[in-house]
Parts: sequence; C-alpha cells; structure tokens
Amino acid sequence: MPARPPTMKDVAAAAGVALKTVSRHVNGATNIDPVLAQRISDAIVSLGYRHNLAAASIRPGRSAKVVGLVISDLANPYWSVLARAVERVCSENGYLLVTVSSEEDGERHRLLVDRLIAQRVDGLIVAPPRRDDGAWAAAASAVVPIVAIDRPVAAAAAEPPVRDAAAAPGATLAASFVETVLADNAGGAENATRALLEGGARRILFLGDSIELYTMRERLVGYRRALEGWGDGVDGTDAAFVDTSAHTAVEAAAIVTALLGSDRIDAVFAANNRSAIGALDAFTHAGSRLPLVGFDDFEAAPLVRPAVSVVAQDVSLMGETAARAVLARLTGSAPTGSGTTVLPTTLVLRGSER
Amino acid sequence: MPARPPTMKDVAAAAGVALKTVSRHVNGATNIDPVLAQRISDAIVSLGYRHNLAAASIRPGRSAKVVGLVISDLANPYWSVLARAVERVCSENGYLLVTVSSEEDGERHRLLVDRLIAQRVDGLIVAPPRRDDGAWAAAASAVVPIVAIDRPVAAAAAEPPVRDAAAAPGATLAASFVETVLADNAGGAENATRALLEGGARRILFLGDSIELYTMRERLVGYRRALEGWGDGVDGTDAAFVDTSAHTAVEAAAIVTALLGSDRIDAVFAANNRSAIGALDAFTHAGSRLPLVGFDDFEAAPLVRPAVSVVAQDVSLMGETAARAVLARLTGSAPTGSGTTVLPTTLVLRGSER
DNA sequence: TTGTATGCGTTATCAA
DNA sequence: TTGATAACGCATACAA
Repeated sequence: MPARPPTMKDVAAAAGVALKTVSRHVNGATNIDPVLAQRISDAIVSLGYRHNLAAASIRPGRSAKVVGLVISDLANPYWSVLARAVERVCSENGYLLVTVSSEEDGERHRLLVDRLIAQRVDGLIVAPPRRDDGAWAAAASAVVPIVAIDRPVAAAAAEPPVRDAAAAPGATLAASFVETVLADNAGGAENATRALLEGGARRILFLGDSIELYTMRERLVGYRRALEGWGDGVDGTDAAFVDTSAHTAVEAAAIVTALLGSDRIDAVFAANNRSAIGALDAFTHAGSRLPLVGFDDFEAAPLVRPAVSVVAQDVSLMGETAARAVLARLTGSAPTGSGTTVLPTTLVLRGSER
Repeated sequence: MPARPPTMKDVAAAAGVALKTVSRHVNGATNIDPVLAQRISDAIVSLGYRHNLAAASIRPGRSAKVVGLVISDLANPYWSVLARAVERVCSENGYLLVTVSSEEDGERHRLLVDRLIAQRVDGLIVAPPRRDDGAWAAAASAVVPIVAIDRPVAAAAAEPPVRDAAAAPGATLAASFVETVLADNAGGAENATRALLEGGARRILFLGDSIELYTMRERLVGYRRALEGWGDGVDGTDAAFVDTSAHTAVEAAAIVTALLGSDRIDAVFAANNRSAIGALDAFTHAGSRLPLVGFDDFEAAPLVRPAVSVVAQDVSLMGETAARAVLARLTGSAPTGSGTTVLPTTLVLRGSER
C-alpha cells in the first residue's frame, strides 16, 4: 500500500485540471469537457484513487448516507430477518446499514446509540431495551430521526427536547417524539388462546419469558382477554396458570415436564419461540402431549408431528415499514408526525392446537 | 432541532476556552484543569454537543473504527450467526460493523465492496461471490486489509498490487494477498458419508446445490473420497448418484420423492440445510424414510424423529477468527502473512444416519 | 496546562 | 465549462 492514499488533489495534478473539476467528475456532473473527463478517468485508474465519502460527509448539508439499527441480538432469527429487510430498503435507497446488538442491556444500549450518533448516522431504528425510561430517546431524537420497532419507547419523565406542536392531551404511553412500528401482540395472543379454547381446552398454561418485556405483557393481556371473553367454565383467570420464568428452551421444558404429570393444565400457549421448543421437547421426552400454540413462527414448526400451530408476525414487513419511515423523514417527504403503526399477526393452524 | 448542530468551536466559546482544550476533553485527556473541564462539560450538556467521529476520522492516522462485512444473505441463520460473532469481536475492540448482503451476485458484490471502501472502512471481511475471478480482491486489498470467509478468493489473473515477497512457487488456488478462514468441508462430508456406509448404505445420494459454490465442490470431493476409500461393493462412484440441482427445500423434496419409489438409492447425504429439510419433508409425505445425514446443523434437526444427524461447523468461531484476523492487521500486531485457517467440523450423530 | 495556526479531503461560492 | 479560494469539524505541531 502507498504510504498516503491518493487524493483528489493528486488526481487533479495528474490530469492537469483543477480540483473542482475532479470533484464534479466524481460526483457525476455531466457538464465536463469529454477530453478532460477522459484524462481524469485515466488518472483515477492509474493512481488507484478512491472517493472518500467520510470526508465528503462533513460538509454541511451532506451526509454519509448511513442508517443505524439497534436490536437485541443479531444471531436471533427474528432480528436477523428484520435486519435483512431494513438492509434491503436502505440499500435500494443508497444507504448503508450498521447494525448493533444491545443484548437487552440498558447501559450498553445507551452506549451504542451514542456511538452511532457520534458516527453521524442519518437515522436510527431502535428496539428499546426492556428496562427503559426513554431518556436516551428524548436526547437522541434531538439529533437524528428515530423509529422504534417491536416495542414502544417509554414516555420519559423528561420532555421532548423540541416541542414542535402542543403535546397531545390524552397522550398514549409511547414517547411522542419517535415513530413506532409494533406487531399486534395482544390480538395474536388472544386468537391463539381462543383456538385452544375452541379445541376444548379449559386450563391453559401461559408459558413465557420475563414480564419486563413489553411483548410479553401484551401477549399476556391477549391471553387474559380470550379467557375472560370465553367465560363459561374456564380456569385460567388466576395467576396459577401463568409462568413467565421460561428464559430458555431448557427452562421451558422443565416447567412443562413438571406440569405434565398432574392434570393441572390441559393445553399450552407458548408465548415465544423458545417456550414452544421447550414444550415440544418436554412432550417428546414424556411420550405424551397437550394441545399447543406458539407465538412467532420457527423453522421446525411445520416439520414435527403434529406440526406446531403458531401466531406468525410479518417480521420483514416490520423492518420494511420502519426503514421506509426513517428514510421518509430523511428526504423530508414525510410529515414529522409521530404515529404508531400496528402490524397484524396471522394465526397459522397446523394441527398442534388440538 | 437547531439549524446547525453545535460544534467544538461553539463549546469552546460557551466554556470560554480554546478549541484545543475542548478537543482534549472530548478525547479523554487527563491533563486538564478541573475547573475548565467542568465548564466544558456543562457547555457540552447545555448545548447538546455531540462529538463528530466522521469529521475526526479524516485526519491522517485517524480512522472511524468501522469494519465492513460482506455476506450473501443476512436473513440466513448461517450468515447471521457469523455476523453476530464478528460484531461481538469488533464491539469488544471499539469497532462498529456494517454488514451488507451480496445475494451471491458478482456485480452487486463489486458495488458493495466499492461502497464500503468509499466509506473508508478500516477492514473488510468478505464471502467471495460464487462466480469470482478475484479481481475485486486484488484491487481492494491495495486499500484495505481483506479476510475471506467460507470460501477462498479465486487467484486472479491480475497480479497482487504489491508484491511484498516473492510469490510462493507451488502456490495454492487461493489469492495470495488475502487471509482466508474456511471450514473443512471435504473432511466433514467424508465423515458424513462414511457414517452412512458404516450403517450399511451402499447407494448414497449426494443431494446438494449448484456446483458453482466452492463449498459444494469441496463437499462432493469428501463424499467421493469416502466412497473410494470404502471400495467394497459401493455403487456411488459414478455421477448417477449426484444431484446438485436442489436450490431450495422444495426442489430437494421433489428429487427425493422421485427416487424414494425406486430402490436406486438407500441413503441420502444432504449437502446443505435446505436439502436436508427437503429430504425430511419427502420422507414425511412418503411415510417411509432412508438413512440421512445433513451438512450444517439446523434448529429442527434435534426436534424431529428420528433426530437428524449432521456435520456441524462452528460458524461463530469462523466469524471470530476472521474478525480477529482483520483487527490484528489493523493494529499492526500481525504479520501481513496471507495464510489460510481451516476450521474443523463435527459429526453430530443423532440417529437418522441408520 | 493552554492556545494559535495549519491541514485533513471534500464541496460550495463566485468569478473568469 | 473551468478554476482559485474558502469553508466543513476536528486534531496536531509548536509556541506560550
């Protein structure tokens, strides 16, 4: 490698033209003398010159065209599919995407958001951490447009840094200065639970992860709504049928195994992937099974017997929607409204619900 | 948002100090008068100043501390797990990671590499596209250190831009100016095939994707090696037992279904995920199965009956190894050697191999 | 310990 | 159409 990479100045000197002309050429201006254009092209090739977007981006009004995405864990298929959808939309519009995993850690989350802002990303798509006062979002949204995905940003005690309009009087729980894209967690859970009830189940276990998670709370709401709506002889309205301590598939399996012997439950609503897989595992080892519906589709669901019914969300659509929302704000083509988009879920019945 | 975001100059003015002192403070210098430091801190908070790493990175000797990763498709679990491992190592060393999906398209791949270089990434981790003359790598490696993953960069007709040492006389097929991290595809396939042979199979179908893929070619080599090594009454050494047209699980299923009726084959080596899932699907629909071993582990593998045996590669390790290799080059702590690391695979026997 | 002046690679202004 | 010159935000000699 050369000690110092060639710059526009070098190209200009080699081509015998002024700096500005090279700049024009590199930026695709058409009004250049073909002879000079050719000389510049030749110089670029022979010197191995590369346009420096980082340097260009420091000019006012210019940006590096980079979007930041903060999720919990890129290795999780849910997030990687979402990230891919965001990447696709960004790429189509000439933007790069830098993705970081917060591991649901509030402090790490804050650090990552700060780092992305320091790097001068043009926009930010963020899954808020599980314990969140929304303070980071209040601060960050002063600098860069933010779209929250999967969960809303908590309404912070802190005021939004800029009040471009009077705050809505009967405001929602979500922070008012970010746009939000969610799935209909409650509705999906309600449908799943109702499917189990229709199959004859009356003592349905809600098996899920920590209630600290917004999505878990919402799914629990949906589960309860279905039970209460059913009325008639249902036993699940008390807390005895709710277990939100299944953080891993192994833990979920242990919980189900312990309950399978008794006849305290007669069906399982697995409120996330890992719980469903754990329940499946418990069934296999016990040699007996209960009706089961999961939340979020997974690769193995259609492959086991009976195939597992799930509430499926359109993760790609969530990513696309969020990406389009940030880009719309960047190009200024969207009003700075801070609405919430709720995406529908689909109940996919494959047999395991009975 | 303010029309113009505050700069160091604004902070310096507000705090009543010189620009340089603010710079020191922001960069964590310790030798600053506590009183001034406090004034600066206050000014930063009240103005909402954010350090601009993009601007800082254009100074000679400074960089934005960003690494680029080019893979085929982030939505594929194989790549997302790898990306996560790369991200982790980068993050531990203060680097951001920008990941892009080439979709195995050579032209798109070239464009993405150029874009990342224009953005002035410090290093590049790249899965070469399936049809590759290695020209992109020859050009790019002049500007930025490159590590190839999953497949080697083809040795280009073009010479490496810098010949720091005499080219190795009995050179390998891989380009000599990039470091390479591969899995032992041939060895893994050989072990898988041998496991089927040991189970009594003698007419083993090699079911896989296009032979344009380096990994497929290697796995085919391993399959053949096992058959030839076995000798004794094996029928698979001709092309009749090799099908490399299974680009999707559905196609794989169709191929297996067509063969299940006849007794032309008595076992299946599925050379990738999708082929294994397709075979599984064919078995389920036919109500009969053959011994099966797959390449690459997948979520459903342990959940179906019988559980699917696979050749597992340590994808995270590949990502980690590649990331450490680039970072080592960046910090200059590694010799500019262009070696190849081959990671071992593990044969996970779960029952389906008989 | 702090400040001044200069340059990094690029683009914008404005005159030629 | 082209070019000289001044920014952009920041960091580093070097001087104080």
